[in-house]
Amino acid sequence: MPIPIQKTFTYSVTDEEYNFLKKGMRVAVSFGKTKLFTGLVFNIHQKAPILYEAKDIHQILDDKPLVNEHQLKHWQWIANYYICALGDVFRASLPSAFLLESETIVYKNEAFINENELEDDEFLIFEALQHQSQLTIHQVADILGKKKVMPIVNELIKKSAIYIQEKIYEQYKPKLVKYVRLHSDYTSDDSLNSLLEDLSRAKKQRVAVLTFFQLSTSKKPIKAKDLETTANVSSAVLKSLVDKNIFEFYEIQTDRINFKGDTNTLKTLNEFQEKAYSEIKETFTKKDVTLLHGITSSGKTEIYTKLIQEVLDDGKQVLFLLPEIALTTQIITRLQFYFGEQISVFHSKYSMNERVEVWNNVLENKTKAQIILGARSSIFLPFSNLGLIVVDEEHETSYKQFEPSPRYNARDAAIVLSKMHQAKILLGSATPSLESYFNAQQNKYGFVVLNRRFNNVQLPKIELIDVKEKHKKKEMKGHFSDRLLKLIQEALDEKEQVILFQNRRGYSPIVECKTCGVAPQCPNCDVSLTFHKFRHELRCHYCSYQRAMPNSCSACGSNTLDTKGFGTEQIELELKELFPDYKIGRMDLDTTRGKFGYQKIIGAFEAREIDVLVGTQMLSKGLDFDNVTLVGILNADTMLNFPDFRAHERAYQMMVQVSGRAGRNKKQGNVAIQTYNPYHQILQQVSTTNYTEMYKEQLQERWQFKYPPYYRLIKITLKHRDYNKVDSGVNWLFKALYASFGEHVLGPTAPAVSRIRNQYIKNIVIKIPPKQSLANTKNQVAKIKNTFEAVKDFRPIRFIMDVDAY
DNA sequence: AGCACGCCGACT
DNA sequence: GTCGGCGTGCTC
Ligand SMILES: [Zn+2]
Ligand SMILES: [Zn+2]
Repeated sequence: MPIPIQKTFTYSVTDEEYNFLKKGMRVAVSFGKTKLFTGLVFNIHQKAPILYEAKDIHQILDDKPLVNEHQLKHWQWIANYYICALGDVFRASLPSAFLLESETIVYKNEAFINENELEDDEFLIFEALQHQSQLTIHQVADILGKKKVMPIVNELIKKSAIYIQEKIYEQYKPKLVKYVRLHSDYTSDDSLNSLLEDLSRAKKQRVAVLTFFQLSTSKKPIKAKDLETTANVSSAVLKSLVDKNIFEFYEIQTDRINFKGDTNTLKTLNEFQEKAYSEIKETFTKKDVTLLHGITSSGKTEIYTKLIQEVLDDGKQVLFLLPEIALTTQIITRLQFYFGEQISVFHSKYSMNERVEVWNNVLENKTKAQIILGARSSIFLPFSNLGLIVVDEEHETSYKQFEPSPRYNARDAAIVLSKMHQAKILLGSATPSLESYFNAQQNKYGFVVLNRRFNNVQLPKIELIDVKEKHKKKEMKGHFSDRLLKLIQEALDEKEQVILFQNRRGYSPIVECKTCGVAPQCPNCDVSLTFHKFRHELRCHYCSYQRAMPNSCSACGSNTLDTKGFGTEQIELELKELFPDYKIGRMDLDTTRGKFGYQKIIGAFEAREIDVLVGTQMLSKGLDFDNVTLVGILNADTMLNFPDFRAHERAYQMMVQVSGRAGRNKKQGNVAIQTYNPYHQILQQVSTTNYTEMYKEQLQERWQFKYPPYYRLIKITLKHRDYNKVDSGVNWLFKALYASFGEHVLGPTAPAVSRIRNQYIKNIVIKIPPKQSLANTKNQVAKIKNTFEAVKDFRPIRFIMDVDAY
């Protein structure tokens, strides 16, 4: 069942159903008192339960399995590894349209006449049913303006005034395209001639018929829409031709997303790519997982495409994973250029219907689903025959899902998936995660390096600018040092483009009182509200709270409320003053609103309509701009001082990735990093792009402070509306865990946002030493969890476990 | 998770 | 007195 319960549920089936059903088919079953749910057949057996009587199933929903055995195995691994219910994985895997749920519908009993038997509320419902043939329970609640309506509904049923039924609605709507063909009466030539004569007076209709014949020469089915536009007639004209039995309409089910265009042969690899390629092939003979460490702009994608082509030629499917934000039109187009319609994209932005179609195409192993280019959740698609998985930007933290359960890491789950298919998996990155690099060094993974940029473009020159010094010498203008301004001017003089990065942290647009410094807070969460300029209101990021922008400060009453814009907005303003003759663009949550907002800015920048683009990290993912020669990082320090054991690793990755945007063409690019701390080891390592040094140093620290990749982490989060409850709960839990794991338990701590949606939050982290068994540790934690939940006071506290919580 | 059931405080 | 809030237990 698609619910967070550990057990499976047993239903009884008839002989006929028994013979028909297969694992992985969906069945509608009654679950609980009334509800119909979508369950998935997990096992078919003949051991009738003794302690209870199994219910019959309601209906079989599929005629062949929707989920295959590889997936069922994979789900079990995820549920077991990430400590969640199989139902959680089930729910996360399937597009929601596949998970039908019933709704209770109320109907009037036509034979009922004793209206005067009814109480006021009962009569209200009965009367509503005179006007509307059916009501949902929700509608009933609305009519009565009450929350508890079931007693009243039940009373009405007892009096035989109404009856109820559980209805399931199909959510997936196939897209049907209307086509036109000639009615069967008119297939002979004679009839056709007389037809045109008949239409001599109906001019438009005649045109429509003639156009139809013209279009028919291509022997392809003719869409009604196409006929209308080509013949320049309205749909009414076609309709009347159908009414006259001259044409007839028919419908064909079509996919919502289809590729149209040509494909091209693969580019030949340069000698360095070729070398890396053959090394990967070589490692694949010994290892199933290989890490490709290829510097930015080294042409990793071409290597991937060559590997993909080979797997396709072998008749196998390919999964190409990318972080959500890197799944841009640019990369999609680039792959479609080679593989055309063999690629399907899978995205969280896809509609439910689109996802269903991709799912079905993968399930049926259709031509158009040979390569799946997808984000995190595409690991759940029903692959039957995977030959290769590519995980690009392997280091990206967005591969980890945090909320809701299952809290899986798609890269790691993909490695397991590849094992199940006996497929190969390639992890690629210019800045590998420490854990993957470590695995490669330990010889667990194959390892291939590509350290030459494509077209032999040099790595950019990276310069650290000491902002403290600049301030002292009064060489700062707002956020800019004179040196950075000079570099910008030089680039602009050469008609080149510039990207400037501003870290997002601490720069969301909030409102603050100038008199007392108080910022309006969310009433449900422990955060300041953010200001949304376009609607002039205040909103909370964590819950859906919103309110109009107040006129005066709620704390001191003065009307000195000041709106602080995005950090990027401030930078943009400064730039407009400093470079009035150039076009300045800005990319942040504010300007990328709307469906095409993002694409519009990127498009304008690509078309060189924008000279300087200011943005957050979102700019650095999955985009190539060939005219950018300067990249500036305005404040490197915020990243370095972040309290997280991975802060330094991430800062390195982010800065190197961002630097990679500079000088993708012939000319060597420049990167300028402004910092208060130019001697920070990470900045030094960034400035020389010295990954190995960063790796060694960070690894040393991880060992010293007992962090991954040496130690594993399990994070436990407790949530409850009552602060004291969480607090005493978390202290109890800490003591219990400490008794088992001693100093390897950290906490308890409150997260940066310690209350969300009126739920107080506390964390505890358990570190698992290299030699300690993960399975045993999980069992011990599970035991402690059981004891915890046996305490009456703690039972209502939400207990969340997150394995590899980083 | 969702839902029914039952207990308890707070309003007409 | 009713209504809604919330803890409790259960789902084949
Ligand atoms: Zn909030
Ligand atoms: Zn104030």
